[in-house]
Formats: sequence, structure tokens, C-alpha cells
Amino acid sequence: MRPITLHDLAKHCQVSTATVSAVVNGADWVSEATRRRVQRAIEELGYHPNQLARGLKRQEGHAVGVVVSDLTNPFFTSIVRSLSHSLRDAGRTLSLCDSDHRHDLGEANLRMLLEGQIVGLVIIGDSVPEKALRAFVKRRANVPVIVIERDYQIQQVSCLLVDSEQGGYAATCHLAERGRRRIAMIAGPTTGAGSATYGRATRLEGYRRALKDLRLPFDEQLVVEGNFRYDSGCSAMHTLLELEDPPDAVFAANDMMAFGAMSVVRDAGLSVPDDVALIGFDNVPMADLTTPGLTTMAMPMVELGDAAARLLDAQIRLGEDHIPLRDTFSATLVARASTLGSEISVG
Amino acid sequence: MRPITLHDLAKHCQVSTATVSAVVNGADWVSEATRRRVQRAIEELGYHPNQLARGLKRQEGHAVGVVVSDLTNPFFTSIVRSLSHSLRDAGRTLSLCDSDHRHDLGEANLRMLLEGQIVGLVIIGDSVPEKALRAFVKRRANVPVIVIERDYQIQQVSCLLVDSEQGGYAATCHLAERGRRRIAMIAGPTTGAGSATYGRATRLEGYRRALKDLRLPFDEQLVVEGNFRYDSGCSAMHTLLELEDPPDAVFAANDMMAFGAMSVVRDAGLSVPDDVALIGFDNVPMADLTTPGLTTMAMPMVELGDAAARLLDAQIRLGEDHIPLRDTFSATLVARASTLGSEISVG
DNA sequence: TTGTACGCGTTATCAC
DNA sequence: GTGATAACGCGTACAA
Repeated sequence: MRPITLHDLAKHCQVSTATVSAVVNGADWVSEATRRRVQRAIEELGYHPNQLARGLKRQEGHAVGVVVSDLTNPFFTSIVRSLSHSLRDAGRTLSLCDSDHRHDLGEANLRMLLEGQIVGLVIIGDSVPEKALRAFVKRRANVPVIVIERDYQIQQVSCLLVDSEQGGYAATCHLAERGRRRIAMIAGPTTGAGSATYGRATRLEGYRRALKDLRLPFDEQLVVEGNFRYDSGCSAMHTLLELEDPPDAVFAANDMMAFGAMSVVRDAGLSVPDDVALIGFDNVPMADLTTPGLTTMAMPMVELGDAAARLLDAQIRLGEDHIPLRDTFSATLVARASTLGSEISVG
Repeated sequence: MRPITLHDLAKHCQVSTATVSAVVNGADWVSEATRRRVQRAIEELGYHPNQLARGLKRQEGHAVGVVVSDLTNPFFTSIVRSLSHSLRDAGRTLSLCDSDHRHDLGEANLRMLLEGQIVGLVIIGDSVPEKALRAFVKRRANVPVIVIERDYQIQQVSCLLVDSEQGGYAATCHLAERGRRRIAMIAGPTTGAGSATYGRATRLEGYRRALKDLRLPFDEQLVVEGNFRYDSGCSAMHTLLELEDPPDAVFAANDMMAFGAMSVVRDAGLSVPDDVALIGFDNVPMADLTTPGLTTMAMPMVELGDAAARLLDAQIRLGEDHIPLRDTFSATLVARASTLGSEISVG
């Protein structure tokens, strides 16, 4: 059964294709009588406009491209999800690409999206090499590009970032407010994969600034480097517990390492938070499920998703002369039992 | 800068558009000389075919529609991810829709995809009402539809299912093999949301069949109903521990409830697995991170993703006369410390 | 208020 | 081997 076309509809209603098109697109010059006649035919025959032909004519697609470095990362899915909803409301399609942490695949994805005549592009995380993105914006100056959690030095792209330094500062202060004085940090990697993602390394800087403001001494022994994975949190915590003067609080640069640390503390027969208070970073869904619940700095996932969606919509509307934006969001404290103990949690 | 078209290339190379098109699509009748000339021009000018025009002409889009009921569910993302990779290799685009557990949104998504001239459709979970899907396959008989983890009674659609009964059977047997005799079950809801998803309720049936085969008595008190959420696992476990003769093993119908149970057992001062062995269902990423690690029945996520991708590819190739398929996969045991204790885990 | 005719970028079918 | 040309389905000047 060949899909119904504008032409079929016109014949069926004894009107021209122009009239049918006008009805479909809500032009105001069609008489009420014919409008209703056409509307009814649309329902009856089950007409659906062909977006390919429409896009070809209008010189613009209806899809927005989204490139993600790893879809299994809950931080990313959350953003994609909120994008998906707002795009649906705008009648747009979401073309998803998972680059699997590989720059070559990210580049291939970009090429595909280019051919697909997308009308906007959202890049989440470190998934596309800067050079490829440069080439893209050169070829498609009118297509707005929004990057989340990665800082490209390209004029035409908008960047939505999270202020890790501020987050690290706030996390450290929270531990001090809970009466802790010997605060350790399990930091992220300072070089290599992951350090490209904006600010990962700067959580440490926030920690240092907080110590200074709190007039607490900075002790090199209390900073151990991890790689953002569970295992590295475990070994880092082992190292910390073996110190002559072990910490009474630990700030881990992400939740996964915090979970590793939590498990080690408990296996050592110590209590979280009585002996060691613990705070993470990210607020992954699981942070709410461990016992004790993990206090953490929440990434503003919903805000980022909404902001990206709104910005995208506005820039698509503006077209050629949209203004790239650069905005920074804050991580917010979600206090749970791993620092509060049996007190009531504050979300 | 207007995108380069076939026309531009033709003029630039002093050949016809037909020739350029032939080169782009790798036809075999172009002379080596002109082919190289055109190839070089393509590189130089940076030509990219317009997929909209191509699709319009060829009467088929290049996108595959994917509808998911909840992208934040790790089981779903894992499948989407593997689909994304195989589609990229096939040069196809992935149009993602998150229906947010709402049938009306799923229906809206379906309409959008219909207009987008998709060439294949994958539905994951309970995201689209049967009626809407029926209408879709009627309008687009040539577009293959593949459904994962939901059993539609529609001739033309392929269904990939997971055998929950067998999984429940295997889980129960595993507990018995570990020497447990008083095996409880925290079951899923028997009615309402979630029960539509294939087989959720039948895990209980597998449990009962296993007890029979093992010649263990079936005790009604040992079956408590939950709702697949963490909290319901907690309260179910409380109920079980308060029995005169509490169980020495618990099979939870999913991992989240198992985590809840685990937390309650430990809070009661008992040991997992020494006092109560614990097994879940799904193998969510977190199952590997708790202490003790959670033994669970792993959903065959990678297999499902690959199977869907392969099936889709084959059916798109066959076109109008593809044969719908119906296939069932098995959940496989992943034994960890929550049933093995300190023995070495077996993946 | 409505109809006619052309073009968007591509591919397929011919004729040369 | 290659080039002209007619569609594909839609939107839109422009004519009526």
C-alpha cells in the first residue's frame, strides 16, 4: 500500500495540491468549507506528510543530532532523555549516536549527521575531536552546536559546563561543617582519558581552596589519585587507612570511587560516618540506595538537559545569526547519611 | 556557504550529474580516468550527499526508529547502545524516542517516525499501545518491526523475549545446590504496570516448578509480593524475617528488590550469604559493586541487542516479503558472593 | 479564494 | 562510457 500523498488527497477532494498543503500547514487563506472537507479526507485516508520531501523543499531537516560518548553513563542518559522529550514537543526527531569513547567513531557519526541535514547538534562529553567539529561548523554555519561538559575553543559553538572547582569547594566545606578536621581527597586522574572532560581535575583545586579558607593545613599524604573507577576508590582508601594519622573524612571526586572507599571502611570494621565521613560527586541513582546513603555533589542533570533543549530551540529559530553561548552550572549538595549519620536527610 | 550539490560537482568536473552520481554510488560503468577526477573533486570541495533527496528518490529513508519506554533503565540503554553501533556500521541513522512510560507519548512518537519515512522500527519494553502499532504495520507493511521484551499479538511484528520461567527455575535450583532448603521468593506484581511486560509474573512459576522438581514443599508464607522497587524489597524481607521459621535463602524477582532485602538482612545483624543467601534478576551494573556482590540471573542484553540489529538488517534487506520472527532468549546465572560466600565468583 | 507550474538534490531510464 | 531528462513529494510564487 503506497503511502498517501498530497496529490492523492487533492484528487480525492477535487481541489489543488496547493490548497491541501495550505490546510496541512495551517495557512489562513483557506475557506472554512474546503478546510473541513480536506481535514476529513486527511483523517479518512490517513495522510502523513513526507518529511523527506518537506525537508528537501524547505532546505532544512527535522532532526537534531545528538552525539554521546557513552550512553550507559547515567549522567548522559538523563540529559538525552530530557532532550528527547522537548524535541518531541517541538515535532523534531532525535538522531542518536553513541561514539563509544572513540574519537574516530565520533567523527564518523558527525559525517552521518552532516549528510542527514540535521537542524541542530548536541554533543555530550568528550566524543568528538575538536578538528572534526571545526570542519562541521565551517560547513554548516547555520546549524547551532551545543556542547555539554566539554570545553571546545571554537567561536561558533555553545558550551554548557559544570563548575567543578566550586563543587569541590562546597563538598569540602560540608565535611568541615560536620566537625571534621582531617579531610582527605581521592582525586581524579590529572592526565589522560577523562581529564579532557571539563573540570574533572579541578575538583581538587576546590578542595585546596576550601582548606585554605577554613585554615586547615594541606597535607600531601591525604590526597590520593584514582581513575574514577570503583577499584581505584578501594585502593585509595586502603592507602589512607594505613596512614599513622588517618583522615576522619574523605571527599571522592566521583561517586564510584566513594562507593569503593565506603566498602573498604566498613570491611575495616569502621563506621561511616562515625569514624569516616564520606562524600562523592555526581549523584548517580545508586547513591540513594546504599547503606548508608551517600552524600554527594549532584550534577545538575535536569537543568543541563532543559537548558540545552531551550537554547537549541532558540538558536534554531534564530537560524544563521544565532549567538553562541557559554554558561556554567553549579553542582549542589545532596546530604545523606554518609555525612549526616542518622539525622534526617536533606535533598 | 550553501552545501555542495551533485550539480556543482558536475559543473566543476565538466561531466553530467548522472556520472557523478554513479561515482558516488560505486557504479561499475565509469571509466577509471573520470572516476578519479570526480573522486578528487569530491574531496576538494567536500561534497556530502543529501540524504533527504536520496531518500525521496529511492523511496526509503535512512533512519531506523527506536522507541524506548524509559531510557534511564540500564537494561534498555544497553540495547540501544548496541543497536546504535551496528546501525552506524550500516550507514543508518538512529531516531530515538523516549515514551516516558506513557502510551499516548509512545503513539505520538510512532506518528513522528511514520512521517520520517523510517526503514525499520524497534520497540523496547511496554511503550506503544497495541492498537497504534497495528495501525502502523498496516500503513507500512514493508517496514520490519521488532519488539523486545513485550509480546504483541500481531502477525507482522517480530518479538524477542526472555524466558522468565526458565530463569526463575534456574535461580531456585542454584539456591538449592548451595544447600538451601527453605527458599523464599520476593515476587513481582501480578497485575498493573509492569505485568504487561513479557514474563515478569512468570518468574514465580519457574520458582514453583523448581520446588516441585526438587521435592521441596511449597510454603505460601514464603512468597511475598513486591513492586520491583528497592523499598518493596525492604518491606518484603522484613516480613520474611519475622516468620517463626524464616528462610535461609531468598530469590527476588529483580535486582532492586534484592538490594533492599540485602540491606535489611544486614541491618538485622545477619550475614549474606551465611544466614540468608540472596539471588536477584537482571544483573544491573550495580550488582557487581555491592558487598557482597549480588548473585543474579543476567538478562541477555548484548545478545538481545545483537539479535535485534541482525534481524533488522536482514529484514530491511528482504523488504516487502520479510518473515516476522519470534524468538526466546535465556537468562543466565551470574554467581557472586551473595550465594557463594568467599569462594571465587563465577561469571 | 483557488489552481498552475516550477524547483529542491538525487537516482533511474533511456538514447547517444 | 556518457549525457539529457523525468520523476520522487512537497511548498510556494504567481496567475486567475
